[in-house]
Amino acid sequence: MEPLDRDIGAHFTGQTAEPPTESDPKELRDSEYRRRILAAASRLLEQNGIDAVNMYQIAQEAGIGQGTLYRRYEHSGEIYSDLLRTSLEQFVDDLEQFCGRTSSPLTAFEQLYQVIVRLVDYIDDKAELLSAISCMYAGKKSLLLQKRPIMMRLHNIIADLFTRGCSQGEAAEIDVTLTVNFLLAALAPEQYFHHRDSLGYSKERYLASLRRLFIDGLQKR
Amino acid sequence: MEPLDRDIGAHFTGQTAEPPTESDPKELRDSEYRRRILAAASRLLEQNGIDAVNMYQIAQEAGIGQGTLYRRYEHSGEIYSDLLRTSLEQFVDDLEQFCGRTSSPLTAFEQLYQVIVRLVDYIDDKAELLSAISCMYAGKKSLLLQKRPIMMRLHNIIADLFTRGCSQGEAAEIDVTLTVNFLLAALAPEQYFHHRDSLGYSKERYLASLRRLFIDGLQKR
DNA sequence: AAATATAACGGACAATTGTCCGGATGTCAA
DNA sequence: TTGACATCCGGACAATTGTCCGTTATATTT
Repeated sequence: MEPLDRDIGAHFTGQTAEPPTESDPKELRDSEYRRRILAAASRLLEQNGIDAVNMYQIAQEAGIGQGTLYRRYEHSGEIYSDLLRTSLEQFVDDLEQFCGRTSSPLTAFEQLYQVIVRLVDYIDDKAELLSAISCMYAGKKSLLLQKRPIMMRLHNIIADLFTRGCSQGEAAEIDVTLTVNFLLAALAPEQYFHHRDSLGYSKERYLASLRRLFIDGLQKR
Repeated sequence: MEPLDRDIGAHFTGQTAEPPTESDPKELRDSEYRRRILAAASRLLEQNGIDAVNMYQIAQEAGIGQGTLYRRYEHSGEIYSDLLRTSLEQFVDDLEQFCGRTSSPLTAFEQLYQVIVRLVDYIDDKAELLSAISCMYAGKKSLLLQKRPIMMRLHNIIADLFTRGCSQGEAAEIDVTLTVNFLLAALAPEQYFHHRDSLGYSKERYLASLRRLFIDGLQKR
């Protein structure tokens, strides 16, 4: 396995993402468990590669019981998710800031394209972990990826851009929610990797098709 | 669990889909195993519901060893797939015939829309089994759903329509493969069910958005 | 502080998945 | 017919997932 992004290991070994200001002993204990689990998962990830990590191992490595682990994370996809969390939240923060700037010189649709470019870059970058996450999540009807808060923030960012694009008369009469979800489906990591790795398509080619479909095709003619 | 489509139980209890003309004893034995496995899976499906079916049980019910079962089907998704196979092939046959008719009064894009309507109807109809199949396939990098022959036939049907649409001057300069895959991603069963069941969207609303994006948006303006 | 109630840890164990190999069965050549 | 060779079945077993409950730690009451 190729060396992991060093950042991933760094996210949790420091303090947790929860504000450590609260000295509630319960919060403290919870965050300590979280830290140990993520540290263990990250260690195993580096040592053995992503395919060789399982819940039993992680509990062992973290020095906790399996019950305790399962109570916090239903499956390894959630652990990987949490490993990426800081980086993902930073990414979405950046997107929100980028889109929130009032008086941007870009039209809503141009901003949307920039968002798509950044998304593809991000997916391309975090390939292995994202691929593992979507694999582990698939088939768990318990927790739909689309319902996770971070995905909803992303959804909202894109929905806003479509809405603004339409209201500004650049385009019209689209169902924003469905359109956003179709876009996100086209941006699903497995989808991107299939084209990149099996079909050998370049990032630019992927982007061009996305633009044709979701930007050009929806603008007022 | 709601009563299963009776057809599903019927597909395999008769002869196999392989031409039974060949009296090669090996083929005969293989088809006999296949028949027993599918019969067992279908029986368990009716009795216990789709969530309660596992490989061990199926082997038991079919009266064969687990090794024998795993040698033929890597996971239960493949078995469900095979249960649907006859119906799916019939469906794709119909589509091919529909699109192959020369001198259709419809434009390529109108035909494409009809194909989409039929696809959504089919997905809506076979909801439970399709959902189970895509769940079981997800996370198995071994066999990508998109590479299965039946999916490639579907891909080709749609790709032809896009190509014809473009060459007839109705639209232009699109990357057919990517566009087809984006369309298929938007038509993925989980995607459709999420909107139908979680968000309460109607089939018509779903279709309208697909039309806006993949038909109207791609036509020459 | 002791007693009681509440929460939650951890590991035993059940359930399921996935692998492997001894042996049964069939094939073919002499 | 027989023996060498190949195929592949079946189920034992290893690996992994997922659950449950006795025990222990923490909070609350008196």
